[in-house]
Amino acid sequence: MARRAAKTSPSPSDLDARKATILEAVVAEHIDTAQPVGSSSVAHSADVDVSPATVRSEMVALEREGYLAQPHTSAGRVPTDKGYRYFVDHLKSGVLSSAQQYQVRDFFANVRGEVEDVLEKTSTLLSELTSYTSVVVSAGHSHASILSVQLVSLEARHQLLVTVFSDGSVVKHSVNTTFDANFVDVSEASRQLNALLIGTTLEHRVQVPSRSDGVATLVRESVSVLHAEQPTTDGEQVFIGGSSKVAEVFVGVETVRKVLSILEQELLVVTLVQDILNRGLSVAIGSEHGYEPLSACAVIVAPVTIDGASAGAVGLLGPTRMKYREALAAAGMVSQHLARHFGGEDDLA
Amino acid sequence: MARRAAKTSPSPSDLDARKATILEAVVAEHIDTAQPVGSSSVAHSADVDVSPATVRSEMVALEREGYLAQPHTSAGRVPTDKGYRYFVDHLKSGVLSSAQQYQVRDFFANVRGEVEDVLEKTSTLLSELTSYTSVVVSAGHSHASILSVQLVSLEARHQLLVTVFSDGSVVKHSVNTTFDANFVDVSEASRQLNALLIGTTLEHRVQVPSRSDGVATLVRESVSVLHAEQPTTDGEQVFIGGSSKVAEVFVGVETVRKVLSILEQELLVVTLVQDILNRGLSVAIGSEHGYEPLSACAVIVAPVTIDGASAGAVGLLGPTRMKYREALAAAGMVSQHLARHFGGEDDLA
DNA sequence: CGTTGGCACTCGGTAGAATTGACTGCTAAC
DNA sequence: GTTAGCAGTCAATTCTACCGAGTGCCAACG
Repeated sequence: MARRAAKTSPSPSDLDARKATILEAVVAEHIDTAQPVGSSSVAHSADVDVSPATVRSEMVALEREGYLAQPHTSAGRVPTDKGYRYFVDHLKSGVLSSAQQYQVRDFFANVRGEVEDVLEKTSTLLSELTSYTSVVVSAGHSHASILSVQLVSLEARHQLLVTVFSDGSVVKHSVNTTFDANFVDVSEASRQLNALLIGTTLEHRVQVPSRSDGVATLVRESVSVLHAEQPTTDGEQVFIGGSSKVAEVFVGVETVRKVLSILEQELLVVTLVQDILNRGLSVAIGSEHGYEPLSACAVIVAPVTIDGASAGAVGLLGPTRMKYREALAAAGMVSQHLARHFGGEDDLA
Repeated sequence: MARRAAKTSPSPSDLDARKATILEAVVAEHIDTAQPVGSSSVAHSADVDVSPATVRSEMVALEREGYLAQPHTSAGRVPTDKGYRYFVDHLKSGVLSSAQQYQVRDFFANVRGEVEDVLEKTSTLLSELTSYTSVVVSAGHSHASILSVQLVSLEARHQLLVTVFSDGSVVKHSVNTTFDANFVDVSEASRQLNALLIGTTLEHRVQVPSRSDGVATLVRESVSVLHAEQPTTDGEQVFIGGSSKVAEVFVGVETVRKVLSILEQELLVVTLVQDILNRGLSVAIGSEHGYEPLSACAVIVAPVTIDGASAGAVGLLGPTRMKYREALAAAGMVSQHLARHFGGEDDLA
């Protein structure tokens, strides 16, 4: 009995060779044509050498097991999310065309400017490579240490706190006071803040002066405003490239609108990408990522790792019938080049 | 003869009262229904009390003069860009619903955070108010003076130049050297840069040391990298809100794609907005702004003026058949609140 | 017993014809 | 100059018939 069970369904999510081949043929063709695929075109495809009738009977099995679906009785089959999942799990990794490889290498050889500019442009590159919408997320600076803080006076009661982190990011915060601060106090507060904060990260709590004079108040206010940043965002930045591809790639205004409106919410996008990474996935298909408005989408992510630490991620967002092999290859190559660009080679730029 | 000419066409772009009423009725109804409007519905509309037949003969005149067009022989009339132009030029300015007014006031009473955050949120607000895509452009800092510059060492050959401007903006620039810079040199360079640049604007040219030692080189490099910013952009920032509205408001994937791909190019958007402002317009309809991909769009802009100086602009982008009165009112109200928010009341926040 | 060819059936998509109805332009009368 | 009436136009809609891709089932075959 155990054997029989093992035979009919060898393992919950493993298929016998012929079913696998057929499933892969269906998925591949549907990705190509966007049409439901019928038994005969599968039977005539390269790796399959059985008759359409046999393919049909396998297809009803695949449908029963949830890999395929039929839009209507007399139509071909369409992959379900589960079908796509099987497909990408058994995908042998591909490689970009040499023209595309050249484009990436050329880009990273010539790109210059501040980190943000580079990431922005990278996002555009990735989108142009794949013709899907791309997302580049840079890691927050919660683990970066503070290199410098400076308090600059804009108006008597309005100071600007400028903080430089070891990862090269710079953030500013407004510090408002209820009293007029004079120039000397601001400089002194700036000096004390430096002494207090340099070398710490945002996670360190520091001892602030409890006196009630102007300088101490400025210092207290500054530290609190700086440390208040934590909860909302970690300082991640998101760069979205090729949002117009959404209109090319999805059919139906409503889908386009839904996807665009998700992309507008940057916090959501960051969360989505990190969610997928945390689950150890590189692709989330349809309902897998749990965002209903994105149920028509697949999301590909590739972490960017510098010196063993996570420095961010790049992602691609396309229809579930996206060209996984090419897209995975593009995301992978770009993430590696990004890592190299901001890793050792940085001083070559 | 002169009199006769004056009678048939009183003035190149002025219409007699009845034609004007009819044109306005056509535009208003078409904005409402998105359908070609026929003579009878115009004749039955409030301000018109002539028969459909009369309306028809006026309509052929309006069509001959370029205010209306006919999609096909047996259809109603649709306004041309020129027709819309007449409509907005003769629009008595409207006012927002009290619910919307409340929403704006409430927003500005409660919003807090850095300038960028406020502008970003303002952009979302404006888009939600109107259900069109909104654009908020903040002026560049070419006229702002430098309050502070600081050189921070990231690596031996990689310094970060952080500049604070009197308008509260902070920019960073990488400064790379071909030699290892030590801490003392960097501090000294920082000190000299402060002495050199504080109080100047980016338009000032300053005298840099010509010596070839480390400090002088750092100073020269820093100044050059800072002044190099000018040509590309002026430091303007663009915040685009509600890009998903594009999919709601335009029909046809191709139009949606074109508009989105324009919105992706921020530089283009800034130029567009400034172009319109420079021409003294507040609305650019269809072909008026000269961007072919936006020929289906109308763009509304309202300058934000603080203490008599231009501090940026807010804009709305919708279809040519947009609700001009409401949109103009919204843009106007938001721009005024923005000016007030960052003007005198700033220290109340 | 798995595989295959054959066959009847289903059902979405398309093409054409007929119909509808919302317009117009024109004209003749007011 | 304005209006009612009328004939004409043309997109949109509906209906019908039909086609064909594709299925499920079954009987025959190795």
